Amino acid sequence: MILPRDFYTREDVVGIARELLGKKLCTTIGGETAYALISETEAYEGVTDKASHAYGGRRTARTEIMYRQGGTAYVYLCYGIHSLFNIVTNQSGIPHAVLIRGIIPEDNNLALEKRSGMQISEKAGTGPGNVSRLLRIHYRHTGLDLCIPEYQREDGDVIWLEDAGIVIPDKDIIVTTRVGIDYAGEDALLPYRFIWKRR
DNA sequence: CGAATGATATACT
DNA sequence: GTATATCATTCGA
Repeated sequence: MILPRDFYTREDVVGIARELLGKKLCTTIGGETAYALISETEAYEGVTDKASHAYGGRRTARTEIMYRQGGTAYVYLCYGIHSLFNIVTNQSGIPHAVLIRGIIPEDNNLALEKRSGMQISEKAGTGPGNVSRLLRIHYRHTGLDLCIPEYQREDGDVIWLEDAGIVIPDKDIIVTTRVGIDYAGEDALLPYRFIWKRR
């Protein structure tokens, strides 16, 4: 039930961001496995998107990851404190990505939630910084391949996504503008943010 | 509301 | 090589 490569390599980042809602995000970090359902995403449309790190085709040591093929993890540090987890999409050479902004922890993961120092509540997975904190994702995990959930690193850490078989009707999804990107000018107005509104 | 916080990009010497 | 402005944020008043 692991999401196949061709789920990520399609051209429509915004569509992928929409479909990512309700999928299961799993990590095994430091020998401990955690997972949660994705409840909020944002699409970043690479070269044509001022909010993207790769706007205008910029290539640096950090953004190089975004030019890889879809299904690659792009994790980077923001505001000196938070690791933000993104999923690279499209073919290699096209720097599209989807930012995971929110997750819903499942009941059998409450222990892990507790261990990561979070309050146990529905809101525990809200906010991109908290997503990484809950699942113990660190910016050193950038570049991991999400389609090959086998050991790719010496420390044995892995990240992958599974299809949980959840279908979310359009009426349960809120589409809105992205946040925290005022500097992106008119691109800040694009409806690239998807929120799974639970009951 | 405002401070904390550090890697990164960019512009210098 | 070093300096400094910047940031896809969070938490606690």
